[in-house]
Amino acid sequence: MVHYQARLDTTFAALSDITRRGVLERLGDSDASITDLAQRFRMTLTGMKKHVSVLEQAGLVTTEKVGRVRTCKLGPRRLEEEAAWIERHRQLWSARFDALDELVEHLKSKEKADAQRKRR
Amino acid sequence: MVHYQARLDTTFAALSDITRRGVLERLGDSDASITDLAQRFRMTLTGMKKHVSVLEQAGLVTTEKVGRVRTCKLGPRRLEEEAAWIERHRQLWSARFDALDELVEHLKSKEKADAQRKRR
DNA sequence: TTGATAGTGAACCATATGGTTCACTGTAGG
DNA sequence: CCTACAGTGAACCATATGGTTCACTATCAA
Repeated sequence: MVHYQARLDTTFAALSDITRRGVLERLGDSDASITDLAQRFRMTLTGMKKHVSVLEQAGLVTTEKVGRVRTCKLGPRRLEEEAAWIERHRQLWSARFDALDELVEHLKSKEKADAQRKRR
Repeated sequence: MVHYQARLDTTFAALSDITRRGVLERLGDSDASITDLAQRFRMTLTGMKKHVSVLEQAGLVTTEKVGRVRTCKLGPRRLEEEAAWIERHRQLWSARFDALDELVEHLKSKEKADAQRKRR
């Protein structure tokens, strides 16, 4: 819990790259080697290795090397905290929006009252 | 829809900074000027202005300058697409997990059957 | 008019990011 | 043993990021 904010930092940063999001989607389908991923995303082995490392650091992927090949699979983290943060933001947003709505309603009815007063 | 991926890029990047997440939370409470935010997060006006620009670029904040002061408020975007992406990932993750579960169950029952066969 | 206040933009700085090439290690297969 | 293959790490490069200072503009208030 202590590292909650740092964790959000690294996870959101990990998700901010289209290639890494693609890798996650690919691994949602089946496990894959670095070579598989590098080919799929038209990138050098070294480049893909870096992306995988970032995802691994964020806990979104785990890897295991047997023989020559390192197999990557979805990691232990399920983006719970990220989903929670976003959900909370949506709540706050709605609350603000509702408050604005109320204000508009209030102004409308006030306007109407003013108009009626003027009419008399 | 065309810019869906680019949008995810910029939004997740915007969310990957603790100061910017803080600003969003702060604005969920009430609107604020650049000066307010800069003080709250112990930063120069220029520095805070940059963060606000990033958030504005991502559609998470809107600003309006009247007189000297620029007022910032929560923007039109509610992280719908980000929430959807994350939710989808969680689904895929669960599907993979369930598949693994089934495999384990399968192996377990096979093992049991083998044991019984051996016992005879 | 004059001074303080709010923000802006350019320039600068250190560090991070996303990618490459190249040289290397370790393993697999004949 | 020999060759090919999978990955790794260091070095390098261009660009982006997160922050600052400084000089400037525009506005508010006395």
